[in-house]
Amino acid sequence: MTPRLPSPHRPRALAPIARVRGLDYDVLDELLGYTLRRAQVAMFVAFHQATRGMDITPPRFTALVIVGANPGISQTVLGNVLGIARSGAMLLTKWFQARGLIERRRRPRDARAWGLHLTRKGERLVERLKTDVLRLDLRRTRHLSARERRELLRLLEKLAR
Amino acid sequence: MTPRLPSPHRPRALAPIARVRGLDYDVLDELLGYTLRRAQVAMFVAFHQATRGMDITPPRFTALVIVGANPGISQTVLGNVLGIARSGAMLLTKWFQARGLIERRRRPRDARAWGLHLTRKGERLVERLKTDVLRLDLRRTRHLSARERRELLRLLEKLAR
DNA sequence: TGGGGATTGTTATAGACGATTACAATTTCC
DNA sequence: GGAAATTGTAATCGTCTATAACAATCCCCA
Repeated sequence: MTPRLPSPHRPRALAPIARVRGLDYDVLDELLGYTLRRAQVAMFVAFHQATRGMDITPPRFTALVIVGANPGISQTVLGNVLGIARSGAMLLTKWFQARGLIERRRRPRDARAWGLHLTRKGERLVERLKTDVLRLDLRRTRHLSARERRELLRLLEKLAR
Repeated sequence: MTPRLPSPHRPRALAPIARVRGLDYDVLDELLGYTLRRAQVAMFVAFHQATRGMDITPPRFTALVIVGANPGISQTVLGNVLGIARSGAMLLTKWFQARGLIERRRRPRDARAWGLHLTRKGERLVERLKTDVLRLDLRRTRHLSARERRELLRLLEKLAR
């Protein structure tokens, strides 16, 4: 294997989108879209640090938590929670199954749908992930007071409705 | 051209991610990530309605606004504002140029970088987009009071920093 | 002042992700 | 009982972004 030459360019760091000083952002500061995007990227960076090396993305984390809290859930409902099509939920489920984190069981009431369940290994992982992600989430928002944090969640929820 | 058969399945509607009733969301309600995502999807839906048929995505909108407010900006800086790599900013710029919305001018000070400028057509488009997007943005957040909206922007900005 | 290192734009390539379409098995509802 | 809807699955496509490599140009300092 030939050793790869070091890149002459610094790789783009996985970092929040910085505000460029001296730049005119015009109407973007009045709109929620751009700020929302920046906040999301910032949270993603924190998330990535919390799950480093575990190959867990936000949708994967969400899926594990949802299946853990709702054993027997179907792929279609999982897709709804994630906001993706059934085919995507299927791929996601297959990914977990291949890693022994989720198992599919036939349901007596409806032979079309699978019932999704965490394996023992999946349970252990999701427990660890929950504490890690919560810790980083809080750390990322440490500049917000408890009341501000609650208020932010409330307003976002109102917006998403 | 053979007419396409109607799909037996309803296409997934471009709609906000609904909360599934009776489902346990566990720790997701305490974390900012999932709610942030849902809010962003909701805003994207509004954005899509505002720009229907114009083939404008959020990053494209941001790019047009930024170039309009900062004539002569380079592709690299534009990429930083959008949080994408230089190669992506280049593709984006090329897309606009092909449609006669942005033009690149050589800069006397630095012959490496282009200076980006809106064309007359680009200026007209961005003016129209700004009013349309602002209107939909306000309409999407009509359940928030003016103070709540300001507070949300402030908190998001604090988070993204 | 000359040259090495950094920056900018560009191209090519690859990977991640999700949508769409189509199909089979099954269930639901007149 | 049979049409219509639902569920999972597979194949395919398009979009977006990163990475890597290269040429042209600029910067800086030895």
